[in-house]
This record gives sequence, C-alpha cells and structure tokens, in this order.
Amino acid sequence: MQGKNISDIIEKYLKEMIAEDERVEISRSDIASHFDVVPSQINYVIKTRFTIQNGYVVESKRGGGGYIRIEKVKLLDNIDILDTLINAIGDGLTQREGKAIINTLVLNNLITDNEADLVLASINKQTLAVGNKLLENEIRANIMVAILDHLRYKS
Amino acid sequence: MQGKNISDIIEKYLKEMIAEDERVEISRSDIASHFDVVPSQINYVIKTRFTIQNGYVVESKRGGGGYIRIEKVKLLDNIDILDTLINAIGDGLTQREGKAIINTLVLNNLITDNEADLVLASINKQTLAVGNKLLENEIRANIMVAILDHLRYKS
DNA sequence: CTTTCTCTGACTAATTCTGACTATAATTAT
DNA sequence: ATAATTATAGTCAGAATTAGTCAGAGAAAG
Repeated sequence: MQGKNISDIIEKYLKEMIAEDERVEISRSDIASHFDVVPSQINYVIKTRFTIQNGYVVESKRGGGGYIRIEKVKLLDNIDILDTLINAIGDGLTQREGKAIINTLVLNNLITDNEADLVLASINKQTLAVGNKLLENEIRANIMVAILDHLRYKS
Repeated sequence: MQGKNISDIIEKYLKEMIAEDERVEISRSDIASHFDVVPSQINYVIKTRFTIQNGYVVESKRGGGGYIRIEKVKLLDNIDILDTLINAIGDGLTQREGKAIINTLVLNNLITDNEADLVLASINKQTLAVGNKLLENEIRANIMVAILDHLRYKS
C-alpha cells in the first residue's frame, strides 16, 4: 500500500530525513526538482501526510531564503477527548459553548487557570465582534479547534 | 531566524551587538558595506526586525556624524510600553507583528511559553482565515489587545 | 461505474533585495 | 551670516525569490 506513487516516495524520503533530526527544513523547489514533480505537489504531500493528527507540525516562509519546516512532535495520550470536542464544535461555536469547553479543559488539567483566562479573552464576544453572528461563531470555532489541536502535543 | 538570507544574518549580527550592551549605535553605510548590501537594506532589516513589537526602540540622525541607535527595552521597567504596543496595533495586526509581540511578552516574562503557544494558535493565519485580509487583521488586533489588556490588570 | 486519491499548472501571496530619489545635519566657502 | 557642499539616513516602488491555493485532469480503488 506504500511506494506505488510518487507522493508516497516523497513522504518516505522526508520521514527518513526527520527520523534523523526530529525536524527538517527543506526548500520546496529543491525537493520538487529532485523528484521531478511540480512544486505544488510538495504541498499536497504535506497536506495529506504530515498533519497534526499524525504528529507533525509544519511551518513555512516565502520569499528569499524561504523554507518549509517539518517537525515531529510527541502526541499526548489523552487526546480522545480532544477529538470528541473538535467533532462537537463543527463549524460554529457560541461564547457559552466555548466557555464550557474551556472549563472542561481546565477540569482535565489540559490547561491552567491562567491559560484559560487568556483563551477566554480571545474568544470573548467583544473581541470577536464582527457584525455577523454566524461568522463570529465560525471564527470562534476555528480558534477553539486550533487550540485543541495544539493541546495534542507537548512542545 | 535562519541564515539563508542576508537580512537574517544582519539581524543576528546586530542582536549580538545589542546583547552585550543593551544599546548600540551604528553607521548605516558601515554596516551596509560590511555585508556588501545597499544601505537601504539596513532600513529594511530594522523596519522588519527591530520594531517596538519586537521590543526595540530605534532613533537616528542624518547628516554628518549621523547614526542609527537601537535600544532594547524592558517591559517591566516600562509598563507604559503596553500602551505603546496597543497604540501601535491600532485596528489591524498582521501575523508577523503578532508573533513579534508574543515573543516580546515571553522574553519579558509576562507570559509563559505555553501561554504563548496558545495565543499563537489563536492568531494564526489559518485560524483567522476569513477571506478578507482587512477583517482578519482587525480580529487579530482585537485578540491581541484583549490579551494585553488582560496582562495589564493582572499582577 | 463511481468515488477517492494523485498530479498539474495557472494564479496568488509573502518576503527579500535594489536603486533612484528625498530629507536632514554638519562643514566649508564666500 | 549665508550659501554651497558634503555626509549621512529615509522612503518607496518595483524586481527577484520563494511558497500557497485551487480547480480540474488523470489514475487507482472499491
């Protein structure tokens, strides 16, 4: 089930690099030309195979001296609850629901009281006031999911 | 903060100087010729890496005997810097500027590494993607100001 | 045969680098 | 003094250099 297509080969190549260093910094165009594919295929490989669910964090920079950095992170054990919460959020989240989630996180010792306060400030109704309730709830959902995804691993 | 582009190298060089003295006074043309770049590149480096969001204050003088002075400020010594930051944010904040501020907050022990990671996740470009750059920057500004306000009332 | 996965390329976005032009301060000449 | 010259630094727009997105074509799997 592996190795039949070029994406699998690139995946394997990158994972071998990461196995050595826990973290690699590549040039998209270099990798692309090395495997003789278009640059955007590197994005495809990363998007489909180096997700946070699989334990990878990806950062990049454009312009001169640009790069794509892939880092392997250690996923924590308790993450079933994170998946549950993320599924429950869907594509909208009210402030009330957000507070409930934050409360759950504190109770499960996934975040501290101080961290909870900061997250609360972020998803607060005034902070996200944007004149459109649906959009506001969507942004709040995005923020909450980003935070939950971050809690999947220890930095 | 890598070394593939000359701006990063100049940034590193200047920061090493400042690490020794907290404050440094340079000649733009000297630095430029030392790294063999046009003088205006020094302005670029300063404008992108030595802003108040990064925790630096820059002064300069033109004409004979001119100079550029870069000083690292400490937030603990200058609580009003929080106000300066909030003012600088105004009604828009890019991801880059946000990262700079968060980094400065960590360096000044106003937030922990973990808290910084959570805030970073909140103001991330993907998180706040809403199809409208202006709105995205406005929401990011709101979040950042909410965090800074929270820090002010704390401690 | 239908659905899902892979691959491609045109278009977009972000960042760095460069140089021509502008602004200001100190020094020198009149 | 005043004007001219010299010595700095600042601004800005555009070129150069990366990476990202997205929709559709093609291939593989069910």
